[in-house]
Amino acid sequence: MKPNNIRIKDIASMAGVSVGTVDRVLHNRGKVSRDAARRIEKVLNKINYKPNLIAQTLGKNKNYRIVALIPNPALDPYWKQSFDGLKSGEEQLGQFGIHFILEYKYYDPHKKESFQESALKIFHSHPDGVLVAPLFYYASLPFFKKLSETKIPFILFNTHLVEANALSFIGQDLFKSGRLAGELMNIGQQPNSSYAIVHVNEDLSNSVHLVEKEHGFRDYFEKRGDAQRIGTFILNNLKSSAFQNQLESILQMPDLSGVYVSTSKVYLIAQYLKKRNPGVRIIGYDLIKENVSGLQEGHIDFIINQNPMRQAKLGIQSLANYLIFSKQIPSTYLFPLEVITPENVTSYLAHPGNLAGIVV
Amino acid sequence: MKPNNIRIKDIASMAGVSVGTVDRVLHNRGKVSRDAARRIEKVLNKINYKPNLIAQTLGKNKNYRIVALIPNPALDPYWKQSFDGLKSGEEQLGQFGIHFILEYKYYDPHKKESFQESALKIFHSHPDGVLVAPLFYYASLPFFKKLSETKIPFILFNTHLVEANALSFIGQDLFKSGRLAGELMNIGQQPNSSYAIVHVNEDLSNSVHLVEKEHGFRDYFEKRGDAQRIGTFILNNLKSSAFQNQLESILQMPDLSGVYVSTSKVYLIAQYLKKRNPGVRIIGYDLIKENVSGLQEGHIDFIINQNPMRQAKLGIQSLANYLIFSKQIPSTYLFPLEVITPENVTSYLAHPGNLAGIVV
DNA sequence: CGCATAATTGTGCGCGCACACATAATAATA
DNA sequence: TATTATTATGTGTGCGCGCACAATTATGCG
Repeated sequence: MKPNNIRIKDIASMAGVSVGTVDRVLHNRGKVSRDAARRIEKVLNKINYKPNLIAQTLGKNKNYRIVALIPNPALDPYWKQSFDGLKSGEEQLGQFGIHFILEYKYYDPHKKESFQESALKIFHSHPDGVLVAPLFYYASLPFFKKLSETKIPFILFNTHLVEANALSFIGQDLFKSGRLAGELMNIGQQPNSSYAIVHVNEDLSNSVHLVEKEHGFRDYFEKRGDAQRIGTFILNNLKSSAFQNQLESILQMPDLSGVYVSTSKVYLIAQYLKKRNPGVRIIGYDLIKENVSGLQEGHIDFIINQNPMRQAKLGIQSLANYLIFSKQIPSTYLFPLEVITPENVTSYLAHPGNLAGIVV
Repeated sequence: MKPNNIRIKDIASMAGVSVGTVDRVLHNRGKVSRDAARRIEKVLNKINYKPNLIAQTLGKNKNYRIVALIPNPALDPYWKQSFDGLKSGEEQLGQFGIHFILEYKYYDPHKKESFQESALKIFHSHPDGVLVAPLFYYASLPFFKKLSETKIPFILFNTHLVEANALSFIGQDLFKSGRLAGELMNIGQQPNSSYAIVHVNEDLSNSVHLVEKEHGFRDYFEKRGDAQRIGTFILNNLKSSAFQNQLESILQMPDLSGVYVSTSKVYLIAQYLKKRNPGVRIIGYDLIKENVSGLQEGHIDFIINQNPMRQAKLGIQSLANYLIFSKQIPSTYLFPLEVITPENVTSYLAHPGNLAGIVV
């Protein structure tokens, strides 16, 4: 009838001790005789006790200070979504009476110095936990080393730095993401097609994550043994007159049948390319407003959604699970590679990433 | 610093009354003087009080008896996933100390009498809430009418019966699902292609949901003005020798370039069709084990995932929100139309539909 | 054996809320 | 005005847990 309303009190009476003693065993705070410990263990093995999470939090009125470090959301709608996810998670925890005080720190995604500067400040403020979306590789490792040494728990999202040794990584497998793009690009195409990989406004040497996508994309075609030609382009100076020339040089590729843009910046070039050559299939990332329009107006064929909002929200939830409920959390949490097309895009908009546990 | 730790106690002191009076106003139980009520309202308008959900549940040790009515999970892996979702939701609530006692009732998806019989039993047992995946239309309306009259709250998932007037519907827009299938079918195909819609082992007159998918699929091509030919096939008697003949008759369609199967039963015919004609694109539904293999082995090109597990879980969560937290819940909750391909299928398996709020 | 000290065990309080119940203030009636 | 009704308001308790502290029992040592 009632599956798990076995309380500490019940365990205590079963073992013939008081609740205090059971409590001491559960949290192994010591100060328990071998005899009592043994009796309690025996009961525990039999009944699979699960503490009432609700009651567990009630008493704690400790304030946890968490700092989130992400690229400035004002500079990029993608990071705005991450920010919204953090906000939403914070709010949800508040509803549960969990005093998670989130502080936000931003950095310029093109300046590693700005990352390092913010990181240092965060470290010196001794937070209870840290949430980071790291874009730089070597520039950020010292920060994570410091956090590890000070035993400040931190979770990474969006970009995986294996060496960082984080509590958890939340994001996608970017190599597979590239392969998926390859597959979507290949559907129903002629065997002699050629494709362009485009990185918009990025310094590749700093952006491991984009390189991984590119490898995945190329891997897909290599493994199939087809002999498609694939070219890589790096676009910069978006405002300059040279920008259009760069686009034209892409279109110059013989038998060009598709363009794969490695970030959410796909909207910047989709319309132009599609107008100049309607047969070119365009694939990019993320459901930011501009790309939604791109899909609906036919400039973009596929979007692979990274769901930054839910990534961020899960990040803060995980931190709460770890700090407050002392739950074990998975070392990596890989999100599904969501394929968005003109026909299913609205179904993703109606359903924001913020579903949730009990509340919503 | 601390955003919402305004407690009832605080409101009371602000309004110069006792907590009891505030409580009476919050739950409008009456027995409050106009004067006190006015003062309290004034405070409430100013401070945006949000009750601590944790504390709210703690005291309640009422047991809610919920009955779920779904097709027999032993007969179909799809419904097994729904069942698992219910289980998972039940467990999660248990963790929070919420005494949701879930009872399961099953019916044979091909016999409306079995649905009606179970439904009647449920009604007479006077549960506190009901969760239903209704496959039949007219056969089930009387049940929902009765529930409405007795004010027993019920939530539908999987199939939408608008007239049922449920508390909430959780599922997908099936017409759009059909359109999405059309789009996936159409990518990179020749203009003179023809397609087959296949309903496996279903009585169409009883299955509104499949008809909707078919309409959506046809609508996609009609709206584009292309002149593809589309044929509808209904397959029965899976075990008979006639079955193969039925498949052959599909393959006879001139210029056949794709087969759209309206349910998870796609795995039953994918391999045969693909072997006989590798150029035929196969699209079906749901990530059951057989279809995952189908994708990975190349017999199936696309799966549209309905995520029955998460639908079911959200169903029971919603019921809890409504009954326990007296939250308003949306009248329809439409799930995204997830596109699964051979390349992204593993990313969906690694990430079971059971993410969650705080815990898990 | 008596007393100090350590080791173990038990008890009490508070977290924020809902609800039952006790008390106080007001109105109605004799 | 005294005495009930009636209405309004305040107080107390428990939900399950964690933690501080009190009480008890065992051990050491002169």
